[in-house]
Amino acid sequence: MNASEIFKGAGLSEQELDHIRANFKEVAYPKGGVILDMGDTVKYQYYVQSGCLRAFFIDKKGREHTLQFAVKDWWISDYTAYFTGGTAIMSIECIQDAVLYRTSRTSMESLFQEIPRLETFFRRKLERAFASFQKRILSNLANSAQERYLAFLKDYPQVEKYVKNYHIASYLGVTTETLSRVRNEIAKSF
Amino acid sequence: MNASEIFKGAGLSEQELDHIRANFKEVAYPKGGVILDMGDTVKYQYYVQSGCLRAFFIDKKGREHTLQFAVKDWWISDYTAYFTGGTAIMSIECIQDAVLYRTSRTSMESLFQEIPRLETFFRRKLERAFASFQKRILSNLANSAQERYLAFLKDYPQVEKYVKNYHIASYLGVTTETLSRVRNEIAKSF
DNA sequence: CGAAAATTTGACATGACTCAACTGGAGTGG
DNA sequence: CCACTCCAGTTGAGTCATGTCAAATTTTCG
Repeated sequence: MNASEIFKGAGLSEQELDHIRANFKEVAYPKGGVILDMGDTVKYQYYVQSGCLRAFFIDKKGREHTLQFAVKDWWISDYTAYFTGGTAIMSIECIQDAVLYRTSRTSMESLFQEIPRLETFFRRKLERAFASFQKRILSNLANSAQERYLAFLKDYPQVEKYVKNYHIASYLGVTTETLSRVRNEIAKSF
Repeated sequence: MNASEIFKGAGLSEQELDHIRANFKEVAYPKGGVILDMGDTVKYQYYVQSGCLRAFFIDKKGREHTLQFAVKDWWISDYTAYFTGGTAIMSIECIQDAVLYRTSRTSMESLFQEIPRLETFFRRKLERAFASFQKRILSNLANSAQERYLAFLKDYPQVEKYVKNYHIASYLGVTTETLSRVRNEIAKSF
């Protein structure tokens, strides 16, 4: 595991990186593999070294809603459960074969106490993630399905390569049929 | 300003609280007052001592979308701009006369370096806020207008007291007419 | 009280959903 | 190399939830 890559910019010493490294474990999953299932206790969060995953929620009508995708250098978990200690309301699956580095909440909390710069590094990551989720809420409230789809393509070109249209539809909050029609409209307008 | 109340549970000494206190400024705004306007540079975040505020976004069709309400003991800002250093895409206004304690990004960053426990305290706050925004995205994707309204009443009874229905509508992502019909339906079902 | 603001109601329009059928690959195995 | 199947995506027809616009009603507050 290449910790100096993961924590690039955090200003950590080699010794600190070694200590951090000891708290991560490399795990590999095949395409279709399930990292986390609804109802599970959520001990870990995952850094994506390679591959593509998605976190999704299944509602009472059986519809899937994708909360997040993750590709190289992203972090993923059911953070509601991970942070608060509850059980997962989401599942996480691999869309492509994946290599992940996982770490537990308790490991991270001790590391934060020992290495304040690591806590700063993660706080900043969390701030950016928080801001991007706020933007997504506003985008969902303000924009049409077509606008949201175009914004998705623009913001996440690395993700678009790996995922099926029905995954994108469930992220945007529309059905596959609607997304298909949206794509048709866009194609016609050229 | 009562810092021991704001940072209750952070495990800070009196001396630390005094130091923190020096980085906050009490400000009062009347009902209708604008704390922050779209386009402004966002230097501050605000702790709500009393009153009620809302952060909202105006889209290109002129419709308002409420991202967040804030009542006593909540924090508010345009966090996307506050964290990333850009200009505000939102405005924040007082729904009720408000007393706020404001602090700047730069103050907080130095305080975090001086008092790691303060950074831990804010990181945990941010984690909870992050989790609740994730839940809101899922709720918007999975639930009907009526379900979202009922969930709002249940989750934020303190907010509901202060705000107009059209504020709630703009938070839920429906028109005032739709919210009115939803309320009518709910009333009929009793 | 009276004006302005907020909410409700009605009639109609529309974007997105549902369900069902169909199309077009991408494998797989004979 | 073809027939078969599976899966993703598309298309069509009808329905439904919510939006739009206009008007009526109720509430708020100076």
